Amino acid sequence: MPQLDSEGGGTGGSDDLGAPDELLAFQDEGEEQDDKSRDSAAGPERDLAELKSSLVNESEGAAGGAGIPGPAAGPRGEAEVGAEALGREHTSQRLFPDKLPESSEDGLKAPECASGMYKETVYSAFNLLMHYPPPSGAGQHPQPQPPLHNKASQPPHGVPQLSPLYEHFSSPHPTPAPADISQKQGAHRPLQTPDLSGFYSLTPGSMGQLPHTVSWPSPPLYPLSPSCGYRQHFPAPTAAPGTPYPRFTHPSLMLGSSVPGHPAAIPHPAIVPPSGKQELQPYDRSLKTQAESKVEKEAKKPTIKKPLNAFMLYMKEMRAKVIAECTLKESAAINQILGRRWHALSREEQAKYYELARKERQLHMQLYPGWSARDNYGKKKRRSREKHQESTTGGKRNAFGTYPEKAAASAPFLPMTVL
DNA sequence: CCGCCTTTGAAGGTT
DNA sequence: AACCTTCAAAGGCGG
Repeated sequence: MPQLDSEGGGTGGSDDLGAPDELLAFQDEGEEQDDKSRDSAAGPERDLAELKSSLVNESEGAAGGAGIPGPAAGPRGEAEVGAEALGREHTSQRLFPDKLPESSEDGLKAPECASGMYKETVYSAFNLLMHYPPPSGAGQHPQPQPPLHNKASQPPHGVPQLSPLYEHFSSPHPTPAPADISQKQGAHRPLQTPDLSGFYSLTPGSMGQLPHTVSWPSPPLYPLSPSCGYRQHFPAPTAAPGTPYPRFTHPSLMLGSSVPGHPAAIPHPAIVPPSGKQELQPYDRSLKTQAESKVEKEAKKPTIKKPLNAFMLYMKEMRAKVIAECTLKESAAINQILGRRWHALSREEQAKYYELARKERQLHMQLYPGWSARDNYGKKKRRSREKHQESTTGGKRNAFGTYPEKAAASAPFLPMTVL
């Protein structure tokens, strides 16, 4: 079982929150490296203009059948294609979606966009983690067990820098220490993971809807934006690398939303109203029948969102950078880039996000003990099952989490014999 | 205005 | 156990 080095935060033991799937990504390391070396070899010559161009072509030339075709789409090496044809496609797809359709790959490859962007922040994310106070039951919290990568050959990374991730957490206002919070909350469910990310988005309309029964400390008065989570408005820290970060507190611990009459109450960002719209005034509701009210009430229950997984945390942190560097706006394209970069991360780099995600889940569990992912099933309208099954014949993600059929559909340049 | 796209991971459900 | 489905974020886009 792959384990993080001791740097993993000093936690050990079994991790009931651990994600077995996390191991997947690291497993075929050899192939990954192989792919990566090929990838990087082909990368440098592509510039941002190409990427943009390819993206433009994507929208313009969707009729062409290529997912994200572009001028950069070049012929694949026969060896590479052959290897995939020999049965590596699953692994390649799972680990390297970029190895899929050339069209989509090249359209988004843009290594120059990806060049060394992520590394700095990952380290800061890790530093951030290391700054977490150790859980009271340290022995019960195992080291993160992210997938293993043999990234020994990876180039050394630069000096850790402060990252947006840090900005997410840092606060110019001192907040109660987690211990204090735990005390205020009541002893029945002490929070053991106080300083977590809280990458959840904050919806303006969600103010004051926290269904917690615990009482929260008075929240600091952070600047709020209707469109952005307050974390994004924190000034960037100025501490030099290596300098202990100021203590920050998980937003969920600064909520105060359950404190009646607290004007500045900030709910846990994972909680959003069902539609993000204002609730009806009480007198409005009184006009409705009881049955209607009941249904409505049910529907109006604030939605507790799923905790973000490692990749989501990574995306949330890196999205802005990708947008800035690539001047892209379409999330679909950005996500493809981020997916590629995610696979390009070293084991250690990914481990930091896995650890963050683990803590997120842990905190989420503590905040919403009865919550289940099932609770949100159906709340988000999904594409029709029909359509889904259409793509299923090829449309479903395979065991490796990819959509082989889509890949094939968007790879017009691949000879049928290869497909 | 709503759903799709696109990514990976987690979790719950089904076979 | 293996596989399948849904949701989490995000913002442009199309119907």
